[in-house]
Amino acid sequence: MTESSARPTRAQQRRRSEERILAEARRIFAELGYDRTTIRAVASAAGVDAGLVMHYFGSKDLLFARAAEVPADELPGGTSEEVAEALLTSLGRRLNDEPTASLAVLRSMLTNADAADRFRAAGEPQLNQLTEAIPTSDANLRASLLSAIVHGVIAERYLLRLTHLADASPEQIIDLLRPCFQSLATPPPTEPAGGQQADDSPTPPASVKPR
Amino acid sequence: MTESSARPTRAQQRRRSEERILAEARRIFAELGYDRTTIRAVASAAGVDAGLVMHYFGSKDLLFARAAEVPADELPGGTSEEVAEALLTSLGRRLNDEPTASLAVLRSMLTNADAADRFRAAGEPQLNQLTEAIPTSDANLRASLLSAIVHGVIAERYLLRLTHLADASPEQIIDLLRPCFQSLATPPPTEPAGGQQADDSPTPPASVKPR
DNA sequence: CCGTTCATTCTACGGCCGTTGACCGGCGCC
DNA sequence: GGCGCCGGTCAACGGCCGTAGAATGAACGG
Repeated sequence: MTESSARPTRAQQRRRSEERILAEARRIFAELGYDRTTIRAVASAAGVDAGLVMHYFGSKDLLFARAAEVPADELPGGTSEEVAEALLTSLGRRLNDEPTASLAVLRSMLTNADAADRFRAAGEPQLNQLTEAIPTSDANLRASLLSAIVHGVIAERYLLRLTHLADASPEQIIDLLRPCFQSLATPPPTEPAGGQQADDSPTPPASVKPR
Repeated sequence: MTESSARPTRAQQRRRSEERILAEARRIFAELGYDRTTIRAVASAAGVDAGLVMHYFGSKDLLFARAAEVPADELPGGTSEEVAEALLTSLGRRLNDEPTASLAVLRSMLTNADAADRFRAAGEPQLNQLTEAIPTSDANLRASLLSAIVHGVIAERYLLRLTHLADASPEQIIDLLRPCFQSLATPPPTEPAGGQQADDSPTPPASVKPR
């Protein structure tokens, strides 16, 4: 017990190496994406040999799977307004502490099928809870749009680092998005509910007259 | 009879081959992204040898540059409401006819620096015009959020093919996003924030030169 | 009709990558 | 204290990729 710092046991040593490899893998996958990340690079960043990475994780795909494990954070249920606010809060959290594992998934999802599946799976519970909370018949489209907004913002802030998005404070972003989220999560304010289908009114809202 | 169909001139032949290569390159780049697209695959899809692709385009990077050339479609100026509506219309167009070249850029932007630059450059004029039309001091953050929403929706619809987004009609998506766009493009409705546009007449001539 | 150009193909090189299997040396159990 | 397990390294293989350059044969200009 007290010797832990003096002489690490073999199991400890192994766990440490695995953790170091995983941490570097997450970092590099998030930075370069799946394809451009090489096992050799991960190994060298972790200070070990590439063979060891193979030995511990089996393959590059499995390494990615382990590195990209991300706990799907669930949304509490409630009214559509509450769920929209919860989604905003969740976004705020992700804008504050930048979870590397989910960035690795995001960075890789466009070029790696496994990452794409992982991305879908990670977003699914949120999507379902959003859908359930939204009282219109097009609830899943609305929920999908909310999800798309969240991911678009995160991607452009952290992966593409568009300056105005990267510089802004999370609070500022959230405050600006709140009306968006409310308008998507709740049916038009004039009318509380009802089987409003996708509107079939033939009149296009061609000219929006600003009062 | 006419020699046009019987025997194509050498220049014609070359132009045809180049076009075929470019078309296949766009398609495959859009489908697989930069890294996973190989010159050999493009060549074989176009029915030519890989060396020919090199000969005509110089390198994989240059081929990508040519395949990813996308005309930046400009937004007309106007009030913030009008510009928001124009952005919606532009989104609708992109949701309708799925321009392969810009999908190639989108698919590759997270793993290829050149594609990322190209993406930034393609979005910049829109971003500027949005920013100019929005009368608040956080205009460029608002404009960036609008841009992020557009790209998030396109990416999840065409690249990740999330079912609810892929199945929805462009009109449906646009109608749901309209309130979002308006709330981002215009300052909070309760307070005009230092007098919005002292002159009630919008910039009289639809000036072709914004500056 | 001949020499040249040029579209196109073929072959090959060098490099990087994922993955493998042999090998080594110290920890840990009996 | 000896021996086996195991963390860890090393060298190598096969494959794919971008790219270069020579070779070929048909179109073209004079």
